[in-house]
Amino acid sequence: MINSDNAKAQMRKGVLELCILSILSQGEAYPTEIIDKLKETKLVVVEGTLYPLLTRLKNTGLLSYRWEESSSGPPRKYYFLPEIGQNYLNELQLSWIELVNAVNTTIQNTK
Amino acid sequence: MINSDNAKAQMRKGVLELCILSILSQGEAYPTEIIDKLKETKLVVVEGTLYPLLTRLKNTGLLSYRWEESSSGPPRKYYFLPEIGQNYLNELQLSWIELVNAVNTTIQNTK
DNA sequence: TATAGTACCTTGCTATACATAGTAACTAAA
DNA sequence: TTTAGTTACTATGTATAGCAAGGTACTATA
Repeated sequence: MINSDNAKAQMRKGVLELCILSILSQGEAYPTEIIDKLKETKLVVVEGTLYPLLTRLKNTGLLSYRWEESSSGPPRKYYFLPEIGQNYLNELQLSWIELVNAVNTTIQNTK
Repeated sequence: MINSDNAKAQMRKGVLELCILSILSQGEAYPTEIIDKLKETKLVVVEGTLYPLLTRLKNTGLLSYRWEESSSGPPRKYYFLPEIGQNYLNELQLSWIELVNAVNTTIQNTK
C-alpha cells in the first residue's frame, strides 16, 4: 500500500497558525503548554516549528507576551492575544470553515 | 486590518491532491474540466499548479489516463483512478476527516 | 559541584504551491 | 489566410511551512 503519511503532513500545514491563535484566545500560555494542548487533539508539533511561528506572529503584532518567573526552571514567556490578534483569528476561523465546506462538497459529490 | 489572504492560501495547500483524486473517483476528466469543477467549490487552481500535480500522481501510479479526440480542439488527456489510486484516496479522506475533527476541537474549546 | 529537568531559540533542509511566461497543436469562423 | 478559441505541456524563480537537530540558559537537588 502506498504511504499517505506525507500527504497527511501536507494537509496539516496551514492550520497550525489557526490552532495556536485559537488556543491563546482561551487564555495565555507558554510554548510547552501550547505543544501539550495540541497533542491532546493529535496535532503534534515540535519546538522547531512552534518557536519560529510564535516569533513571526509576535513580530507582526498578532501576539504579545510577558515574562513570568517559574519555580521549576527558567522563566516562561506567556503569550496572549491582543485585540488585533483576536480580530485576525476571527478571519482565520471563517476561512477554515469555508475551506472545510469546499473540500467536503468535493468529496461528497464522489459518493 | 491585517490581511489573512496568505494564511488562507496556506490552508488550501495540501488538500488539492485530495480534491483532485476525489473528482476523478467520480469519473474520468481532463485537466480543464478538473479546474472548472474546483472553481465551482471556490478552490481556484491554475494550470501551473495542476499539471505538475497530475504528472506526479501519474508517475507514482495513483493516476492513469487515456487520449481522446475532441471535435473542438486538440486531443484531451482523460485521467482516471486505477484501483490503487482509489485505495489511496480512501486513506486521504480518512486523514482529512481526522484533521477536521482535531482542528474543530481546538477551535471550539475557545468558545 | 555535577546532574537532571525545564524552557527558549537557531540553522539548515525538504516539499509544496504559486506566479508568470512561454511553446505547440488542432478546429472553426471571419 | 488569418484570427480566435481550446487544450496540453514546460520552465523558472519565489514564498512559505514544517521538520530535524543542535545550542544556550536557568533552577533545584543530590
